[in-house]
Amino acid sequence: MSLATTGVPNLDWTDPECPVARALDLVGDRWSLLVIRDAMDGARSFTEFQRRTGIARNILTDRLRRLIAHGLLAQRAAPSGRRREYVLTDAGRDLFAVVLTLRQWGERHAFAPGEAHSVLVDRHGAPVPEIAPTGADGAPLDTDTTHVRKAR
Amino acid sequence: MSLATTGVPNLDWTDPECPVARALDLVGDRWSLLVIRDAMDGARSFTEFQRRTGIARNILTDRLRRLIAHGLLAQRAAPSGRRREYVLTDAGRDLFAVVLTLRQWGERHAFAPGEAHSVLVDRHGAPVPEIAPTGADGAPLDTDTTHVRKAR
DNA sequence: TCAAATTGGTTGCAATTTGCTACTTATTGG
DNA sequence: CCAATAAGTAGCAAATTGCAACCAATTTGA
Repeated sequence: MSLATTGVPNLDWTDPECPVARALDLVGDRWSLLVIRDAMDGARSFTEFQRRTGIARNILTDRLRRLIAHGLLAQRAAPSGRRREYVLTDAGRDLFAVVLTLRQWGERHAFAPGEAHSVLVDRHGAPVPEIAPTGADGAPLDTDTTHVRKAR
Repeated sequence: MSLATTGVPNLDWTDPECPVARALDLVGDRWSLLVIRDAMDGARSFTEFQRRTGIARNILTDRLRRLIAHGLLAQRAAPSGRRREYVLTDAGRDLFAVVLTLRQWGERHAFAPGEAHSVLVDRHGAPVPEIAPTGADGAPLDTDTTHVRKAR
């Protein structure tokens, strides 16, 4: 894998002109988004990621390197002490909306009614409101009211 | 794989109480979300999914069955003729926000500046605005201003 | 201080998943 | 009726993942 001069990875895209496909080429495997989730939730060390995700250690090694190579994670010196730690880059932090919509979809469709699950809350402890895609005019958008316009 | 009486699949969750992890257990593989993307964009037949995604045929067979088993796709008789077609269920259509945020992240971070890509537009041809997670008070939310509250 | 535990890996091998290339069995369409 | 298309299946090779053991540096605690 190599980086183009633009910072955008230069790999064999599954579907080069589709942003969804490109995003999935970067984080659409079994583990990457869980690593990102845990980084968002404060994980910083190899051991901590391993403990939280349960991922195999050699695969975690690979994923952390991939995420660094793709610019979603970075390694920097830990504030206290000499060891290095993994931190999200701006691009990594920007996956917040993706992880949030996945979470909200999971809450709606992957739990039995009344079944307990963790909740994302803001600084005041209030649950984060559900995201509802809307158009410029404020009307709710969905599959039926939108379509893809091909790149030119 | 079996379905619980609630309609929620009953599998070995990677992390049972995390909605993000559960969502990824359902659609977090290499291909499922691309199949969903194409279904949202009008694909209905096996051949059409195969052509658009480029996925191996045996894997596509498996993914379509998984998505049906998990309640994201359904098969129904095609309006014209005898053949059956694949259509999104409500749960499948509800992945709209997930696919949209993935798309928007991809547009921001997986393309070189100025590089061409497809765009999602509404009925009037206007590009869909970017999603920005906000709290109940309207303040923008991100990784730094939210945290996960464990299930009780 | 010095041994034990922890961190951050690596290595080798087995099991699982994926992809490729046929082959098959309905339907259509002309 | 014949050929093309749709929707898979089957078999096997290649790639990915997981497991368990091993290893070198820190860090910690008695």
